[in-house]
Amino acid sequence: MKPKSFIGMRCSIAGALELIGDRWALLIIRDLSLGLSRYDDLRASTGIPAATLAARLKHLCVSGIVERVRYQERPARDEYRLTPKGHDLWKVNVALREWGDRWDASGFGQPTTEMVDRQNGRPLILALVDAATGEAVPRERSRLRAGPGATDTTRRLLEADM
Amino acid sequence: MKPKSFIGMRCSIAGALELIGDRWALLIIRDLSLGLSRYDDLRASTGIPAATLAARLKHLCVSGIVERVRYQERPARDEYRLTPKGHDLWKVNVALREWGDRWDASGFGQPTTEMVDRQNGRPLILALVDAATGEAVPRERSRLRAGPGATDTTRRLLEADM
DNA sequence: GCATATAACTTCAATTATTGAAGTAACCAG
DNA sequence: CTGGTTACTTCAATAATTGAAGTTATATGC
Repeated sequence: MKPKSFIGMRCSIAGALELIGDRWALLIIRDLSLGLSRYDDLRASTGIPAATLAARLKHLCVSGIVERVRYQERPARDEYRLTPKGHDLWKVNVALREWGDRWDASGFGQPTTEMVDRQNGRPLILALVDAATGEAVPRERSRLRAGPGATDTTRRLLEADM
Repeated sequence: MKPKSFIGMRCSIAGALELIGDRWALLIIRDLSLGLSRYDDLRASTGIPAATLAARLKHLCVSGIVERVRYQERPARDEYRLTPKGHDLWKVNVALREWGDRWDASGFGQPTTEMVDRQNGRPLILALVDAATGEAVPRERSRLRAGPGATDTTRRLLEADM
């Protein structure tokens, strides 16, 4: 039967996962943000089957994460680029990479990439900061609070761990 | 045919996605980190079909993200908890939530939750910081650099955007 | 004693999705 | 006119997901 949709769940994580699509999608997005843009390059880099790649790219276009750009006429050829919405997913990939490196998810033992400061080469990681001031806040000092669109169920769950 | 495995790709993102499993897994992890732990609660909260939930939980246990804990004998009943490895995925979910809220992925218009500082109630977001000092660094000042385990292909790609 | 309830699943057949292999379309180069 | 490039599509086989219903072991109410 048809895979269930998350839509209607009133959850931004569920919505995000729905827009992204599946496990291949974040790899496609990873490659696009690394500078790849052509169908065949994406295929070679990810190893994704041709039919699946075509389907994923279509989905990502509909979701507004990727756009198709004609880069030559005769013969007509299109490439794929991240939209601003797609670029904005970078934190998801950084978080996945950090976690994957920390727990050796690739099984290879050594990280293949690392994020560093352009100016001094020092390693960078994701952390919670005050949205206004940019000051770092340790995770223990953070709390998830019900927002304007919270359901009663969500509200009850969040109150439990105040 | 059998869905392709990412293993062997030498990429921590691919590895992480493989360990996590699929789109349901992050919702399960979201609920576990919110305090749910019982099979039926997870089912009710996510709407995931029973058979699929059982399969996902098994996979997450094998991946070391979730553990099964007996909480009563007679009748024997187990609940599910995040391991430290599982808890450590929090940044992925925070990043997904931020993105989902920013682009209204749920289609609801209003965020259901928000991360705030316990001490002053101010909103928190994920940002890049110096791993050693905790000082925030703007994204434009960051660079992805080849790590010790990088393949030649990766190295070439990264050099292109120096 | 017996029906009902609870919790955590399992089983099943039907339906979709994914896959690898092969093929297509539109051109260009020699 | 043969071969190469790029971006796919088509196909049949296989695998995964689904909703509905059933299972197991026990407790609870009457």
